[in-house]
Amino acid sequence: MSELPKHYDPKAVEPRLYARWEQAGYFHEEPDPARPPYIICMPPPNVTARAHIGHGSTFTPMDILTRYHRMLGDNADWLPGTDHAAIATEAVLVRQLAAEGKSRESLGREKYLELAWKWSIETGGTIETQFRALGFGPDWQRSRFTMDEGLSAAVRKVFVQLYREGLIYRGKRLINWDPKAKTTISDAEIEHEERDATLWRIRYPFANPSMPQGGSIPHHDGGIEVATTRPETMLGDVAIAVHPADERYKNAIGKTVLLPPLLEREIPIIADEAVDFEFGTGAVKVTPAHDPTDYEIGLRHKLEMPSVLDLDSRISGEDVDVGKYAGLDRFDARKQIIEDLRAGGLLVEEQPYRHAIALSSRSGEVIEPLLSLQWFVKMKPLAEPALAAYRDGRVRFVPERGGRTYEQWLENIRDWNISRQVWWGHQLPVWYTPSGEIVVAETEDQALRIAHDDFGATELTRDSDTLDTWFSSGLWPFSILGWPEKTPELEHWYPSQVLITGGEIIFLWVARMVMLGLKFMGDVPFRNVLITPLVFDAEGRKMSKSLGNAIDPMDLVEKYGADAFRMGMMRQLRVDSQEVRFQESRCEESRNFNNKIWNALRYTLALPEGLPSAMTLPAPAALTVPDKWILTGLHDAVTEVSAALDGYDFSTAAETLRRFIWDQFCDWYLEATKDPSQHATRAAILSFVLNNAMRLLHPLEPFISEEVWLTIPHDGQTIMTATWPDTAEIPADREAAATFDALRRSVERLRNLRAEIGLRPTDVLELEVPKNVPAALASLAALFTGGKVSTVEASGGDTDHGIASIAGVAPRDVLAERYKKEVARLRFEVDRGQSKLANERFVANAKPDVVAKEREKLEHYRSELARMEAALEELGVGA
RNA sequence: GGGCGGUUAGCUCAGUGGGAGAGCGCUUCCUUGACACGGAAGAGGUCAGAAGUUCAAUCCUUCUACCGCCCACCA
Repeated sequence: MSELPKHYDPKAVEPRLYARWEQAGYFHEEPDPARPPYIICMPPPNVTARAHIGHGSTFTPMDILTRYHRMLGDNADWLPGTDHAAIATEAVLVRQLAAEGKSRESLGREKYLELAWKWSIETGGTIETQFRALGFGPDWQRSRFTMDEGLSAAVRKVFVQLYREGLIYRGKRLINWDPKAKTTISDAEIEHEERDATLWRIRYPFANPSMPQGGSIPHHDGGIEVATTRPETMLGDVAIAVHPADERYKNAIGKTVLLPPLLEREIPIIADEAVDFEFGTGAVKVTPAHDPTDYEIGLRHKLEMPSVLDLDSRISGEDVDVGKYAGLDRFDARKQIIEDLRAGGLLVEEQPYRHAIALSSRSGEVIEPLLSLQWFVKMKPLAEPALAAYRDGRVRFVPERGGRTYEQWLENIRDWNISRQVWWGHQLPVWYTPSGEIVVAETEDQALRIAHDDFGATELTRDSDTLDTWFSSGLWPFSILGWPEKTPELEHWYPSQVLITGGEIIFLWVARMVMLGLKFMGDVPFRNVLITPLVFDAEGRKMSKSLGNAIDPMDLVEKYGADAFRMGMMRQLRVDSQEVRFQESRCEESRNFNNKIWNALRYTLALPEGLPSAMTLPAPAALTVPDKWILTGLHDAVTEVSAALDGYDFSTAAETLRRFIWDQFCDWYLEATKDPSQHATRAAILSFVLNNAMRLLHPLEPFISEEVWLTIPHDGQTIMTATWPDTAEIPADREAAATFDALRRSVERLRNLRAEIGLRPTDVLELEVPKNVPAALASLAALFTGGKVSTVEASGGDTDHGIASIAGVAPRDVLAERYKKEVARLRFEVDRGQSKLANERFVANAKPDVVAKEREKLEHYRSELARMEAALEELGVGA
């Protein structure tokens, strides 16, 4: 018999096949204008990252689509790479250095960058190794790194051009300071989280207590009260604002108050529409340098904007006198100020308060809004074309709601702060002359020339800041194709067909790629954006290390194999969903599925007649009813799987394959081939169907499909470059298929009956088969039910139930019980149908085919009922 | 505060304007010429609640409840 083991062993297959594929260069493509281009740009994982469950949900679809399109004959390539992940990498490095008692400053920039490069290269291999184990087959020869020379050149070129066009500028703006990562971050990198806090109500005494007249001011008691959650910033207050329409404060506008707790500064009361007079006291303290709303108010009223917090989050007296608080940490200062306010009788009230605070998505630290001189990209001019591209359908989101998120963000876009204070990254191509003029150039030589020509300067200092990581990843779709060089790759493959990513980076990445692609390539970087669901655990919780519920995909590969992990994941990945509650049992089930396939192969290989040497179908006249049935099923499976993949509906593709291979092919067809009536054609049909099924399966389960395909008759060296199954080459015979389906229903009924009447396995069921049923079908019915066949006169046309009926063996009372139940059910159905058809409004209004179907059903139930009643009669029992 | 999803079998989820489905789990039986990572049979659901539209609603509309996601400058 077969030498194949009883159980499929992915460990023995997967690494061997992957190595072969890679060595043979099957993942690599050259641009070929003769074939339709199809590329997918891999979202570059952080160079230091490890594979996580999210890669399973977003990267598997990329691999599937690339493999699918390659088989369709497209010039398909999946372009990989890694991202230098500036802040994340720097955080790790700085921590490591600190553990050794060092710092990046003590090392110096040059040595530090050497270290960063070394570390990136060392750890960078991990995720690529893991991707291989997952069966991902990108074109490794084309792998790029966001810090490599070509991509760095692209970054510099883009920066310089945007600067020259006035789209990049330097300015003092309110920015988001991450005190832990010690860098600014963009608005898109902020997360809001509800937290418990305290709301303090503080009285600001009037500078001249006799001034307010009219007594309409609430809580006045010699001053105006404001509510705040951040008393430490009050040292930087420059005004009190009220709503212009707020009657209570009408008389106070224009007056001044003394700024607590020092009471040495006089600040005005102003009117601004940003104030919500429903909240708190309706009066708000204005600290332009440390709050986004206040900053806007400050701009509108041309207020001073003194900073009172430095980059270490300590109170700073650089801009304004902060008295004894100078140098205190922000939270110590808060405590001290509250204490002093209380002592001075200026603290009116203190209450618990829950509100959303801004956190850094990089470090989790509370964001400190600060006024700082930074570099920005002017977004409006870039956003307009990106919006237009979405609105006229040049870029399409799947599911569509992702597009509304994109649109909403672009409509309300604000300038993008791109300078970072980390060292690991693309250093700004910006230099300053000794007298402070700005020189922007792609290289230092150019900068020097410009400095000399324009400013007569010979010495330059380079800006020490680096660019936001997302600046370089924003260029990814064209920089990896060689831009700014005019490469054949760029020419042929840009733009890509689809971008696949999670919804959390629509702003950070997707929108920016569209903007920059339109700007520098004149076309969108991708036609479709597929937003994949977030993966949660089975209880719906986010997977996280701290919760201990994170599933490592590599563990699942170890347990079930990469194919089973992919299949298990894809079965759950519904295209319209926004989350997946990941169930490991799906992987186990897929492992079982693979074993099923494996054993179908073992069965096929063990056929005594052997397999044909080439994959060919028998002559149409030779095909049996089961042959035609399984070929029809295969025909439909090809249609359905193709449609599902075209629509990014991976779960339907997976489900269709499972049903076809397991429920149809293994459970029915393969069983049928054990009957002598099927022997003549079975070897050819089994090989043919397996061959096609493996090709359909290959994008989802690359390994087992290849292993099986190579073992049976096939054309070519690898399934990877085999052609996608073609329905034109798979004959469908609906009539034969219907006959077999009728046989199946009959068999199921008989089996059910057998179980119900409690037949033992040794008991042989006697089947009565109408004479007009082909002998082959009669013997199949016997095979499937373990029965013995005798023929009777044809009962008249109802093939559905005329194929076989039970005889003799059942105890009379058991059979009667069973028949009675069935009669009752059928009567219910007949009544239901009759009353429905008796309803004139139904017959008049319902669609004709619905009515016709209803009539058919009624007819069917009536004849069934008659049969059952006759059967009961025969037993001598009345219904 | 705004926007968007979800609520169907014990669990995770498909699905359709006209006879409620899958996988897992559960029960019973079965080592029948591939597979016990298997085969056969079966139990289990007022399709969240209410109202409406319709000849007909699990499906369409409105409202309610609960869960979740995204956005947002009520200090």
